[in-house]
Amino acid sequence: MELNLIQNQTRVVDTVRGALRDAILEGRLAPGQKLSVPELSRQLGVSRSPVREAILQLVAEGLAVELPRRGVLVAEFGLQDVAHIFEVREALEVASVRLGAGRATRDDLEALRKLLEEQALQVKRNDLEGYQQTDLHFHKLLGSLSHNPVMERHIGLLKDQSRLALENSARSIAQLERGHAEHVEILAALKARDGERAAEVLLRHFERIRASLGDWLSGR
Amino acid sequence: MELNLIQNQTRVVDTVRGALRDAILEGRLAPGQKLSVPELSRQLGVSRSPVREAILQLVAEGLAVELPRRGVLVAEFGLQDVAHIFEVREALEVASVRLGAGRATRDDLEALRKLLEEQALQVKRNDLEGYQQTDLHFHKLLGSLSHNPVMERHIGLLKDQSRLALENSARSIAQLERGHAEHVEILAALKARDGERAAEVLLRHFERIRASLGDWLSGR
DNA sequence: GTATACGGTTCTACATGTAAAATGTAATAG
DNA sequence: CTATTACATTTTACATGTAGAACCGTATAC
Repeated sequence: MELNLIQNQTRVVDTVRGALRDAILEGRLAPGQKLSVPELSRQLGVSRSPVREAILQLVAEGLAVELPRRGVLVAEFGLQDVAHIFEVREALEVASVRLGAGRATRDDLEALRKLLEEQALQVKRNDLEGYQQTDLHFHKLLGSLSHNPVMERHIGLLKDQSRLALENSARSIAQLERGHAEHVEILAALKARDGERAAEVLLRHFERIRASLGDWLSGR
Repeated sequence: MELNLIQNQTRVVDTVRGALRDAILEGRLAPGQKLSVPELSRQLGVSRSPVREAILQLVAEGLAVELPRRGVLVAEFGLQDVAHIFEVREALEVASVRLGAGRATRDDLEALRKLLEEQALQVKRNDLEGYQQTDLHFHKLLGSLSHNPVMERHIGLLKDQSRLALENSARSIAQLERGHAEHVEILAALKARDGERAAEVLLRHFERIRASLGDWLSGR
């Protein structure tokens, strides 16, 4: 015999990687925070080996960055990074859909139709949480339309990065931009007792946030 | 102080990864061959830890595949895989060039011009070796035109895979196709003393090989 | 105050140890 | 001959050991 295809003992490294990825995407491990091997090893109750391995895999996935001899940090993304990631996503997803048009099976299309049906309901009842879920799923299906595993892999790598990057940049918009230029403008308007202008600045501010976050809700 | 940006002690794992990658791309480690940690560890004269780590990084780069609890093998690519890889490369490189048209600096364009000049000479003197080098460089420059590091990273990941996949498929074309259908046809023609037909079959055969390998030489 | 030097502590990167799984091999049954 | 089992060997995945680098706090010089 040569092939013993089935075997599925779960490995510690996979569990750890999953746990860390979830923690990063849910923000429980903040961007820029150090991923300390000894500490995580203690917290998770496993030895350092699988923790180190899992962390390096997250680096390969682009969710963390390695500083040789200085440790690994949770990736920090700025607005520029979001733009870059989305340029690549756009290129890949557009290509995937274009190829997929000629390759999609009856089942592929049916799955998409069903998903949109569900999404329509969620829009009606303002179910933001659920909407994001189905939206994620929808994009995942679009990516698999091409029936090209290489395409799916690259799109998949960018998906998690997008999530993280958008949360980061949302924060950086909310904190940096609001914290500076616009706060100053609002204060100036208030000082001048110009309520109309202050309101206008605040509106513009929210519009910018919405413009950036809009992608998070609709584009992914 | 907070940032001590410069520090460059070379790590064993980087050396090992480089050595293994070169060995794979040069065919010294054949597709499907097992990357045995203890054996490579002995051969390279380092302990098992950095070897294991380097191997896992090659998996992340797509140059090797992992079979949990059974080891890691040098990636094997078929014609289908080549097609998939090139679909993604096309999507990314086209997008990169499109974006790059609006972003390329004077220096970017000058570098491309100079490279093409060099390449023209190589074509004239039939310098295949050199041509492949400059061609690789040319595509690399095209990828960097977008000034998008995410784009460059994904294109870079696909570049090595392409090289490996094309060598594999070249072999599979040469061996499988020639080994079967066409060999049979040629033999049949020879048996019939039909030299003209045998020659024609052989020509078609080479044309197919050239069509596939053409990408390797021109498309990269 | 800022900058530099020192010393203890922690961590990274690599080395080594080891239980359990996988693999190879020979003996045996069909 | 092929298939199965039993046993020895090797390997993987995880655990642990450790030298030297990085970090951190304090002290000292400027």
